[in-house]
Amino acid sequence: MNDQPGTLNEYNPQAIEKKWQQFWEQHQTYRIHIDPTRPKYYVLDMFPYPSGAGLHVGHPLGYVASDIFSRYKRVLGFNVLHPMGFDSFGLPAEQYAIQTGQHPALTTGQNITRYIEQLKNLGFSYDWNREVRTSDPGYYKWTQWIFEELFKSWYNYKTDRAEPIETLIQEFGHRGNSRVQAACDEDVPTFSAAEWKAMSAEAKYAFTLKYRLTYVAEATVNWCAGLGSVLSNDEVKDGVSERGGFPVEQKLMRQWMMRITAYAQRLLDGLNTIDWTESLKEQQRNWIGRSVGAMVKFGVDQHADKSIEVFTTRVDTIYGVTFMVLAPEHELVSKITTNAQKQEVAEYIESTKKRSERDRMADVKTISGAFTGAYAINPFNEQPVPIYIADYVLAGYGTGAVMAVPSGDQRDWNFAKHFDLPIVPILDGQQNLEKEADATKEGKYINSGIIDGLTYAEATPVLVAWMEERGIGKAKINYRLRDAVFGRQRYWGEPVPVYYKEGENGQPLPYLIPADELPLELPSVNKYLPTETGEPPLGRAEGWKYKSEYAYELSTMPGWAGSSWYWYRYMDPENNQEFASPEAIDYWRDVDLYLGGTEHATGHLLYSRFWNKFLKDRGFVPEDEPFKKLINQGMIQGRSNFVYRVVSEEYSKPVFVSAGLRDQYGTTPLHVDVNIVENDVLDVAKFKASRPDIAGENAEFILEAGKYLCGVEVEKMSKSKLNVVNPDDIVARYGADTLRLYEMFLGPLEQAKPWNTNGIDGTFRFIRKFWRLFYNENGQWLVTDYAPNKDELRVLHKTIKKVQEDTENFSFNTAVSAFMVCVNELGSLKCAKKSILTELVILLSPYAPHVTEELYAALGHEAGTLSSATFPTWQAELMLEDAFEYPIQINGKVRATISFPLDTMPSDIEKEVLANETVQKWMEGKSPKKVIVVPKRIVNVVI
RNA sequence: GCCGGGGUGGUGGAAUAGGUAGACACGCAGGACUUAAAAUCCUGUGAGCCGCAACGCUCGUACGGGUUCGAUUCCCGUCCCCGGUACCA
Repeated sequence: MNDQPGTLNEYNPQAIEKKWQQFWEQHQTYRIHIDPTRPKYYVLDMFPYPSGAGLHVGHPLGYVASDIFSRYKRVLGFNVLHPMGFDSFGLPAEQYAIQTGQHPALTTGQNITRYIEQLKNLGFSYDWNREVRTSDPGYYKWTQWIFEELFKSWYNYKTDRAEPIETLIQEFGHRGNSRVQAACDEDVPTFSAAEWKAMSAEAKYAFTLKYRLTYVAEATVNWCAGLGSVLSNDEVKDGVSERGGFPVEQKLMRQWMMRITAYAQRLLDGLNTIDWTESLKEQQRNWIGRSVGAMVKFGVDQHADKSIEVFTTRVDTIYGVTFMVLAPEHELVSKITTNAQKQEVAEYIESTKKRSERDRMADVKTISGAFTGAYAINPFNEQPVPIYIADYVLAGYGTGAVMAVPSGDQRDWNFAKHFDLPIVPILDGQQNLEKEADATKEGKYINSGIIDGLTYAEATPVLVAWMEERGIGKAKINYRLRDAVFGRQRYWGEPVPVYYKEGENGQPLPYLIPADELPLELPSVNKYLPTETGEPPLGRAEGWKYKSEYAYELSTMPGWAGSSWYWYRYMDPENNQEFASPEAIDYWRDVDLYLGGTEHATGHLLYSRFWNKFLKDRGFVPEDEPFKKLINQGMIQGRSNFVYRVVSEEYSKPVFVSAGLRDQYGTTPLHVDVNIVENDVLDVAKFKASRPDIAGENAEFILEAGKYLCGVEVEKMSKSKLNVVNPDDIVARYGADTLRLYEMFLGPLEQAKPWNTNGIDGTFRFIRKFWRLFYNENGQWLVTDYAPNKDELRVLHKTIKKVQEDTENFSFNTAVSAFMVCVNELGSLKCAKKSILTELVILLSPYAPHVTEELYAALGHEAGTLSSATFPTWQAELMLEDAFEYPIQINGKVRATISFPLDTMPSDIEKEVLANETVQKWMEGKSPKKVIVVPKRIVNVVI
C-alpha cells in the first residue's frame, strides 16, 4: 500500500471530500423542510454521548448504514428526515468537572464540536440545522415540561390511558375513590365523596400525589456511595456500578419515581405491532415479566388478625402446599416468630444481610433457611403448614412470600428435602418425585379436595371462583417491571422543576415550578460535589429565584430523561412555544427506521416507548409506538495484537519470537499497538522505536518467512490494550468513502465483529477502479454520450436489482460485493457512457457520493446530491433484456436448456412438458422415465 | 438453568419457499512492468486423486442419524461458541 495514494491524475479522496464538504455547507444541500406533496421517511440514529475520547470506531457502523438508507429513500422520492444530535448530560463530564473544576457545559461543548467535525468528515447527509443537545436549556425546558405533564396526570385503568388529574378529582367529588381503578400507591385508604369534600385543599392535594404518574416515594434504591448517587437497575452490573465499578448497596430513600408499571401491559402488547428483532422484543418481554396467576390469602395460626398473601402462577397446586416461605425482609417475620425460634431467625436474617447481592446471585445451590415456629393455614383444607424464611424468596417480587409446593417446584423440592418436609403428589401424572419435582400439568388431580379428578384446564377456574366467593383470593396478573426511580443526586442533569412548601402536618409537599417559568436552569455551583451535610451538589446552587422563600428539589433527572423524547425535537428544534409544533408532528409522526445498539433494550428503548404512549394518551402525538422498525448494528470489538517475549536465562537481551514459532519457546505475550501492525505483520523498526525500554537497539527478533507475525485476540476496545483504532487516521489515509465502504463490507450489519483493517486495501482499490471508469490516465473526464450496448445494460441492471434488494434487507456487505463485480465487469467492457453512468451513480451515490463529482455538472443534476427517480424504470428494461434459463440435467449432467422470456412465467406443468419435448428431441425420440421440474432453475431427468 | 442467535477454505464472509457450495475481498504463490522497490495489471488458490495435457473423478458446510432424485438449507439427537437473563414463586 502506497502511503500517499492519489497523485494529481489519480483518485484523490482528501481533495474531493474537502471540496464537497464545503459545497454542502455552503449550499445547505441536506437541509430539509416539511413538504406535504411528498411522502415522509424518518431515519434516526441513536444519538451519542459526546465523550472526551471522540467518535468511537464503532459509531460510524450504524451511521453509515442509516446514511445509505436515507440516500436510497431520497432517490425513491421520499422526503427524508435524517438528523443528528447529542445526549449531552452524563456522568463522565461531571467526574471530569469534579477533578478539574471546569464546568461540564464547557467540556461537553468542546467534545460536541469535535464530534461534529468528525461526523462531517465522514460525509453523512444529516440536516445539521436540526441538531439537538439534551443539555441545552432550550431543549431541557421541554424535558421538564413533560415531567410536569406526567405529574399532572394519572392512569385510569377503566379507559386504559393517562388522563389529566382533574378527571380524578372530579370522580373523587362524585363518588369518592372506591370505584376508581388507577395505577397508584399501595397505601391509599378508601374514602367517600363526602369525606373528600370535607378535606382541606391541602389534604386533597396531598392525596392526589398518590395517583400522579410522577410521585415521591420511599423506595429501596441502588445507592452508590462512590458516585454519591442513586443508580437504576440497568446501571448496576454484578453489584457494582457500570460506570466506575464502585460497590452498590440497597438503601431506603425518598425519591422521585415514574409510574411506568401503569403501562406494563400496553408496553407488552405494543411489541406485537412493531418491526424489531425477536431477540430485542424478547428482552423487553422478559424485563416486563408478565405472569398470570392468583393471589391467595393464608391465615396464620394463633394470629387471627394476620394473614399472609402469596402470588402463585399455579393455584391448581394449592393442595400440595406443605410449607410457606417468607423473604427474610418480610414485615410479618418479626411478628409471628415464636420465642423458641427467635434466635435462629435473627441469626439467619443477620447472615443474609452480610451476604452481598453478588454472593447471593453466584451461589444458587446452597439451600438455607430458618423456621419461624409459626404455622399458616391453607384456606382450602384448613391444614396448618410451617412458615420458614429463606433468601431464595425475594422481597421485591410478588408479595415477598410463596406457598411452597415441593412436588411441583424444584426449588421448593430442594428446600423440602433439606429440611425434611413432606412432599405430597397432587397430579396422577407426576413421576419420580423421589428424585426431583415434576412441574407437569398432565393428568388428574389427587389429594386435592374440591378439584380431585379434574384436569389442569378445569381446575383453575373452579379454585378462583371458590376463593373469590369467600374473599380469600383472586386471579391476578403480576409484572416483574418496577416503577422507575427518577432522581439522581448529581449536578450535570436536568433540574427536577419542583419546590417544596411545608404542609399542615409539618411534612413538605412538592409543587411544580409554573410552566411559564421553565426552563428551570441548572444553577452554577462552586463545587460539583455533595455538600458537607450530604445534600446533592445542587444544595450549593447560587442564584435560584425563590431560594429564600422555598426549598428547591435538589436532585436532577436520570440520564434517560432527555433521550426519551428527542426524536420529536428534531421535527421542530427551534420551537420555543411547544416541544414541537402540531404541524411538524403531524407530518413526521414517528421514526420509520431506528438504528442503534442492543444495549439499550431495557433502558432507553423501554422508557421512550413509555413516554411516547403517555404523550399519545394526552393527545400530544399521533402514534402509539415511536419506532416502527429497529435495526441493531453489531458491536465493534477490539482486535488486539501480541508480541511474544522469550522467557529464558540464556539471553542477556530481549528476544521476541514470531507467533507461529512461539510453541518452541517459553514466552510471555505482550500487547502491541495495533497501529504499528499491518495484516498482523509487525513493523519491527517502529516497535523498537516505540518501546526503547524493552525493544531498543539490541533486541532480537526471531522471524518466520522473513516477517514478524503477531498473535491476535478479540477483546474490548480500550486504550490499555493498545487496540484502539481512530477513524480519523483511516480517513486521513484512505478517505471517508473507503472507511464507509469498508465498514459495510466487514460483514452483516447486525453481527458483532472485531475491528480490523486487514482488508481495507480491497475497498480502496475498488473505489479507485470506480474512479477510473470516469477518468483517463491523465485525469481527464471520460464520460460521453454513446448509448450503452446490451452487455453493458445487462451488467448495470443486474447490479441495480441486486443492490436494491440488498439495501431493502440491510444486507450492505453483499451490496458492496455486487458493486465490485459490476465495476470489474464494466472495466473489462471499457464502458464509459453517459446513460449507463447515470444509473450507476444513482446506485453508488449512497456509498461514494464524493467520487463522481463531475457527473453532477455533466448530467445537470442538482449539485452534490441526487434526486433522480429512475429506479422504477429500469426494471421494465430488465424484463425485456433477459430470460429465465433452465438447464436440463439428464442423469445428473447438464445436456440441454430450455428458456422462457421473463414476461411469461410458465407453470411447472408447462415446464415439464417442454422439458420432456426437449429431452426427447435431444435423445432422438427416446422417452425419459422421469422428469422432475424444480421451480427454481433446474430440470432433472432420470433415464 | 432458561431465552435468543450462530458453527462454511489460511482469514472476513457469499449462497437457505431444498437445486452447479465457497460470490466478493483479504492473504498467499507465480508472472508482467521497473535499474530496483512501491503502486498497478494478469494468472492460480477447499482437500485429495488420475493424467503429457484437455477432459475428468472422489471427499468436503461442527458431529451422528433421518426425509428426498437431490440437504449448508428441512426433521431428530449430540457437542461447541456468542449475546441476554438469572433463585420471578
